[in-house]
Amino acid sequence: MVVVNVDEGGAVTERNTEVEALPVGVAAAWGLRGRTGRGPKPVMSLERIVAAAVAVADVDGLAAVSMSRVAAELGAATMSLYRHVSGKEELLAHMVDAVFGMPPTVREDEDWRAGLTRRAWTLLSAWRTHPWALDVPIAGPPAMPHEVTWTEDALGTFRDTGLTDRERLSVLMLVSGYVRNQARLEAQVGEVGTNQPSYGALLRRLIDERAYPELNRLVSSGVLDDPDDADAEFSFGLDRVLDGIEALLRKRS
Amino acid sequence: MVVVNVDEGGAVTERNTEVEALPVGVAAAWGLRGRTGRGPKPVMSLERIVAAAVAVADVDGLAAVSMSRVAAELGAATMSLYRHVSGKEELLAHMVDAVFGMPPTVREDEDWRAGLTRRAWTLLSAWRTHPWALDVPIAGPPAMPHEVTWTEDALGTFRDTGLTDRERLSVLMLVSGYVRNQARLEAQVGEVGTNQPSYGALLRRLIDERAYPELNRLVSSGVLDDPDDADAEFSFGLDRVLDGIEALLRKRS
DNA sequence: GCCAGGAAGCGTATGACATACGCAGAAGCG
DNA sequence: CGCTTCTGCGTATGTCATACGCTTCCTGGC
Repeated sequence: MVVVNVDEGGAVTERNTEVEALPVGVAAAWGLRGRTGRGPKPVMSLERIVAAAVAVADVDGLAAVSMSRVAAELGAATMSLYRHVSGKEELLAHMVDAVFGMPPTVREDEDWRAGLTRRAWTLLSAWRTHPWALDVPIAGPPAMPHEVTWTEDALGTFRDTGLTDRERLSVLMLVSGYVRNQARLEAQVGEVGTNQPSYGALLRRLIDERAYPELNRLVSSGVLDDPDDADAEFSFGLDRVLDGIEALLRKRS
Repeated sequence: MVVVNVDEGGAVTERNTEVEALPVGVAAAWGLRGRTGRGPKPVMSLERIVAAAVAVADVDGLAAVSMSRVAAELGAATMSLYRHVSGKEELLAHMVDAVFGMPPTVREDEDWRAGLTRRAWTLLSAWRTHPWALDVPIAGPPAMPHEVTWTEDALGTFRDTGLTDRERLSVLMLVSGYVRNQARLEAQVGEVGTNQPSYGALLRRLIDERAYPELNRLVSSGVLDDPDDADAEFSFGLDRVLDGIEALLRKRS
């Protein structure tokens, strides 16, 4: 969490100001901070910096995203980035919001379940494409523009369901959290060792039948060995979540 | 993901070996790597290092956990840590497993729903006590001893439910993922700016009524202003998840 | 039109960090 | 007892984020 201001040197820095306190990157993302018009025309821009950083992360992972690496990708000097972004933390916040982009268009012919399902799949696709986003440290509540727009649109799918405002938001958080968690599990399993064909093979080396009878059975059944159909897994869990929401809606009508 | 081995100098290093490939920290955690008995009696130990690191993280957050900081807390030299841990990534893996510890004891008088509920609350408590654990980068599939034991015990709660092995695991991942996500949301909201009394106040500054009617209504209702009863929030979502699972069980019986 | 002020790019420098390498001494084994 | 193994740690290196300040470009205001 930083306070956003521009100092005497012109670089974007962090300072304690009564009126400007926002989570890192939020002011810039909402256009509350821009250039005055004076000075040389920038060759650089926040958008270009973010795009370069996302490209690095997509190829080499989050750990490869250093200010100097991003600058090198842009053919610029490291310190020039600081004219457009206050620091690495802000850059990361922009990167995450960038990869999720705008939500899918709202369709009036869909009921809440179909709407949420479609959104969940779109979200999952973004996580899968950019798994490094899972490792970006917590910076604050959802406040970046795309994030907020996803929430706004999704709240709309519950317009006529009888849920309270708080419940609608809670239900949304449940679904999007489920998507994130599935993406995380996929990323974890994707990190299985080079000499382990599967998660099952890994566990087989660690557990014994006496101490871990349930897992032993699971592992012996081969369930963890076959390359899971990640889509089916996702669907299964999503249906559980949506069934639970449906049970609530039934109570409300 | 590292390969675990001990090099000529005696420090724990990473090397490409056919037979020892395990996710970082797993071999050590399962006692597959220990000392031979030769050499001076160690003053240091993996357990002490991990405990010191957890203490630092609990007070100052994950970013404060540097090898030199942990060593300082132990009154030792930074490089001495490397005799017991291959690197920072391994240290982080041990830290996370340490804070979750052993799962609550299994109770035979509980049905699956009660059992899962109790476990969920215990898990949430650990996340709340150690929110830094949320920011530890993905290292591999769940393979650390405590983690595996939590899974084993929880699988037992579904023993006589008619679910397939794969379904049982999926359902477990759903619940534990829900807990993690709630902890994450709490941590995010806890990062609200110093000049924002609430998440609602933050959003109020960013959105306008025309573009964000749903959120505007939510914010105007004051729902996001009052200090949420986090426990009630958690309960609400957990019940949705468990209701969804219950719907599945009904189909299976 | 002029000029002061603001802004962009970036060179230089600093401190923090993770960890490689190797020395000295402690301890076990044959 | 000699040799091997292991522990603690000093020294060193490269990477990283970012503070500070210089030069040049450009605009807004008079």
